[in-house]
Amino acid sequence: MIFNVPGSSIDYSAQTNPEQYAAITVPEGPVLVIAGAGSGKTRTIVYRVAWLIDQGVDPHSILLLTFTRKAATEMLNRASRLLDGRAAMVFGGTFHSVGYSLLKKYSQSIGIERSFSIMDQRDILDALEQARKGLNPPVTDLKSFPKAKTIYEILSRTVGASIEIERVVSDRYPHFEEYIPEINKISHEYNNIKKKNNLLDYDDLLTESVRLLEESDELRAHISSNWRFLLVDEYQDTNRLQAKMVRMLATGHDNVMAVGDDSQSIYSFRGANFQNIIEFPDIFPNTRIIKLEENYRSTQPILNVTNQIIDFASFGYRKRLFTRRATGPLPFLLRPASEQDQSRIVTRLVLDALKHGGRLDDIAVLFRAGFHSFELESELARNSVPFVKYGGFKFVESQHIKDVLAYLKVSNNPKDLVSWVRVLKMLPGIGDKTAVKLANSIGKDFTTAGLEAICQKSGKHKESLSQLFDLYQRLRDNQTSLQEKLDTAVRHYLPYLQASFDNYPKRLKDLEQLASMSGAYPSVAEFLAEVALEPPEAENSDYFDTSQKLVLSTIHSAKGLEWETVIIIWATEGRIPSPMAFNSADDLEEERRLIYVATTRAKRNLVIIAPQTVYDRRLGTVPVALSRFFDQISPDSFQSYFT
DNA sequence: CGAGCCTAGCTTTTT
DNA sequence: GCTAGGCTCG
Repeated sequence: MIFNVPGSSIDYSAQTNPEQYAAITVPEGPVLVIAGAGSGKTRTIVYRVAWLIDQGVDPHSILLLTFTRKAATEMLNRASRLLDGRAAMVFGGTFHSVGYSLLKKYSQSIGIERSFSIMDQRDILDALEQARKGLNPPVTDLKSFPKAKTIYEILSRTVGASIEIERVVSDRYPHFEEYIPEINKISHEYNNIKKKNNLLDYDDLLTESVRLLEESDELRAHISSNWRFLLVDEYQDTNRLQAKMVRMLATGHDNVMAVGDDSQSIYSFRGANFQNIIEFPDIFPNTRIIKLEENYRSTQPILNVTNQIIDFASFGYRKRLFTRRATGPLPFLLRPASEQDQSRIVTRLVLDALKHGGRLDDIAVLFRAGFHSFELESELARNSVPFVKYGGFKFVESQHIKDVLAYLKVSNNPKDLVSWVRVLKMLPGIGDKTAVKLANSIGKDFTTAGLEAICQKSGKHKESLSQLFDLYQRLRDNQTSLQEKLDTAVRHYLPYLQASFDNYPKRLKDLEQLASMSGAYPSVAEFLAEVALEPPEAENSDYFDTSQKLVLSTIHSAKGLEWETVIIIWATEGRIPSPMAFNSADDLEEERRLIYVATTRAKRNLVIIAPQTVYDRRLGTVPVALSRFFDQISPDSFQSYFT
């Protein structure tokens, strides 16, 4: 099936190193590429795609699985530029989006209606809250009972790691052990709600598509013969289910190239298990293992620091990154007196760089958690430094966006009672109880007559209800475009928006932006799926210009990216490692890998800042220690310990 | 049963 | 800064 096409325009061996070249040109069979940070991992995947197509492989038979859709798009764009437009025909996306498209096509064969909707975070929590409140017998002390969010974490870990609720709770939430029976009940009820309402959550996209592949030999053979070459990026961050999905998709040909770095595994909270990368050769016999250890990104002084960080790791595969970029400034380790001083230092560094002809988008400020940058954000604003922020809260998660999307959701999947409740609660005089009651009667009969009957019955809400049903009918009209529908929904929502939020002009702007983004989608269903699977970030769309802006990012969101200058703030105990990681050695190791990911983003300048004090609203200003991960490093790897 | 007002408590990371 | 939850009144 592979033909040699003479006269390829690309000189693969000249543009890659011997290890990369070996990986790119494996004809068939399983390959595991252990790619150290900055070792040209993306380059290898891009050239691999081009090489396969160059060899005559049909681009439609290549599947590129990545961690975000953005990563897939970027790689395929690069491959297109390298080769030609054929590379754009490769299917690239996340495991979740592949699961979604498989289920859209074949879900009926496992008893799932095709019109299912995807629940996003908020829907999941709403449904869990519903199950939690509906416990029978009710829990007497809801205060000490786990919150919906905690229950979600437990359930998701259960699914992702394929273990029992009992084990997750006793391992990670021992303080909730007495509630295991109730948590099991809630899990059960939650599954019922999903089933009744024709809803799938994130985990279901994986479990159900794996089930689909498992249950029918015929379908599995059909699907795996369509995608004959799989490329999986960030393999260290896959969970058990995803590994299983890869195994199934490769049935019959084993043409899988998995690329990853166990030292950069940072998603275990989501069930990721870097054992996957270690066990890959067992699951795929005759795996070729190729290690990429030459680093093309950072200077030697930076690698001296990152190598020390990972040397202290208690397990994982030893690798020693080296570079030919021998010279460069020593990384800085600074200990300002306070958070305010930290913000001032960052601002000064940025403004200095600008003065010397640097570009703002060559600099990134990284931190452990979204809220760590709040103070810095206002300092930057005071000094008129433009910035974009990645990670932290998504604007689609904000209430007004969710409200408007709920209108679309009920019109797309009338069985979605979770969204019906949300929509009904916005009406005046309708709260939790009435909304649930009304939603249930809607669930019994979705026809126009059924809806009218509900209006007639509910005396005092008659008018607002009929307005709502009117909107619902209009949103179901196949003649109107998605954008018109969104406009209609926003217009309907406007009075409520004004009444509920002081800052409604700002929120209205968000809604307008949402409407403008919707233009690109052919249908409501696809738009909703997209928003749930790949939430656009408020300032990350084409709407805003991200060039010439300082980047603020959580370390998680910085994965795979690189900058000339990287500034890590809050490198202190209690921030990184986060206090949430203190009770488990494994969690602490993951914090170390986070530091490793953060520091390896830097090409030339690395600045680590650890304030000496932190303000605590109860205790006032208290001293904090330098993060243990930096404390272990020999001081002569840094310059100017104090400011 | 809903709405409005107050307070406490709190914040990891994301498909 | 923000919202989930409690409390009270209509």
